[in-house]
Amino acid sequence: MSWTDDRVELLKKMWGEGQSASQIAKELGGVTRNAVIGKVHRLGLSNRSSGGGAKSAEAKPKAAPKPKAAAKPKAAPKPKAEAKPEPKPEPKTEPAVAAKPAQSLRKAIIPAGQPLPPQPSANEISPEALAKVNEVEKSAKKLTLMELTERTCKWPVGDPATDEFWFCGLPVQAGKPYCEAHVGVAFQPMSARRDRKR
DNA sequence: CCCTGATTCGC
DNA sequence: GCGAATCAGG
Repeated sequence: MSWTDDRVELLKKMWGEGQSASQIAKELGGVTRNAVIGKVHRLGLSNRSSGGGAKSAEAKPKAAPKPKAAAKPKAAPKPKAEAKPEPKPEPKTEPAVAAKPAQSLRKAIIPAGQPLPPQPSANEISPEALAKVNEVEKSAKKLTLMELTERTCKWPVGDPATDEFWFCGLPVQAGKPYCEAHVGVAFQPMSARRDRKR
């Protein structure tokens, strides 16, 4: 496949929309995400931020050459001095209430005797995020506590005192404890991103 | 492990 | 110009 004008256009469009390279590649077909990224760079639109301000120039010493043609010794000096005494704290707790529908959210249920925490005025989770969560819960893997791994979403669903309780279990993304959808409601950015900078 | 983009360099 | 291999990071 070659980069026809057509395909380049689509590439630009999708990249501009913030689509990931892999998704673009998938859409285009016949190319890998590497090809897409390579093209993006060649087109000079690697950086999605506009050139308004000076970008924090990163020092790229990259002193390590890559002699692949010559040889591939792969010395791999791995000290591996890592003994991580991880107490493994249990997953965060609080978020369960956030998963409720927006309506319930509005007037959060206050357990008797529990003082109402300072009502955060900005306590609105984007409806989109909530919808996302609802969808996700339908396809959740419904894992039990023991089935949770390092890369399964640890978002609790349901009441632990019931048999209607499970963990989301969907694949997490980046080191986070939750899947994409649940990350969205777990912690609020602080203000919904309303502006589409472009 | 999954994913992301960034860079290099033989072709 | 192209993109696989690799790097670097979440």
